[in-house]
Amino acid sequence: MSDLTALLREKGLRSTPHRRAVLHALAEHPHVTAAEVAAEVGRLASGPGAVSELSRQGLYNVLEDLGRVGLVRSIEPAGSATLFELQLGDNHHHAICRSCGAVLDVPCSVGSAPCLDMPSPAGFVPDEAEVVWWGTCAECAAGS
Amino acid sequence: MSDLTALLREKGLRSTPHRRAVLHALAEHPHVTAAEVAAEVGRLASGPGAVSELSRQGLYNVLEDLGRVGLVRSIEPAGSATLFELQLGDNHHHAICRSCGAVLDVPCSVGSAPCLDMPSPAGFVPDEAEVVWWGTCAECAAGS
DNA sequence: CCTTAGATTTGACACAGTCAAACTATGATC
DNA sequence: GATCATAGTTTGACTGTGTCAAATCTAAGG
Repeated sequence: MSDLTALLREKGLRSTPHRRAVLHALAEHPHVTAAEVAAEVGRLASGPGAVSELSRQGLYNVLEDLGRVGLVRSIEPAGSATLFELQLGDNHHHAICRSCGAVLDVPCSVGSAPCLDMPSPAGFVPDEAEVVWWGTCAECAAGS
Repeated sequence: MSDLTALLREKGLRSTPHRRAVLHALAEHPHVTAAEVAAEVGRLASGPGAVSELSRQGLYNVLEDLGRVGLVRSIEPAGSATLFELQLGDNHHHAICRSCGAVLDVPCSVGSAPCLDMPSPAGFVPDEAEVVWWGTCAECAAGS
């Protein structure tokens, strides 16, 4: 039984070729759109893994299932489609380049959510603080 | 010349009934979608202000123009359409209720962007730190 | 008043995601 | 190993949100 199969069953999900392919694709390409995951799964279809293509609905179901059990996380940066990445147990934020769209992980120094104290408004109970830094990545800063 | 007219011309934009109506609508209803702005502008059409309805494209143009000159700000919370609000010169963040979707303003204690220091990744130059607190608002916490 | 750059409308279109219902495969049980 | 119920997947239509391009209209300076 492969590692991925064990991981899935541990979370109460059946191990299917498509789920394993999606996890594999996200391990190699973090911060990708659903369409890009589909393309990657499609490429795996040609390889030795022998995965048939996954329908659009099937892809969204897989991503939602994996998200529900905590294996996958999604972010929705302004101006782009939802991006998916593996949830590796750490709490991290993101930095996004306004020029090329690159998404970088930024480790959270605090560790557990909500990592940022919230001033006012009284009565609101935060369970997560989501932080996105917008700016220019090293490559784009050098190239300009 | 009304205040809104003065404000628009100060920013280099012509003062049109639709632009004034959009500013007026956002002043009364912060954090609304484009569709809600359109509905509100439509309501003003019946009142004494005598504004004709605004086409969808026209609305997006107005919102973009107002955004470009700094009168309007938009946020795109995960799971909802773009929300618009007046840009009042302050730097604030948002708290969003997972239960009812309410959006609350959270004043930024630092004031000027980027208000949050960024640990690593070296080379990335941030110009803005966007923070969203997710949780439960006072009403929903009380009602549960 | 006239003019014209700037503002708005119109209608077609694209993308990202959702819904419902039919169909298929996993893996527990015999 | 074969059977079967349930979990997973496909199909196809559909919706919401936003964009493009080209024609038309209007605010406001001269």
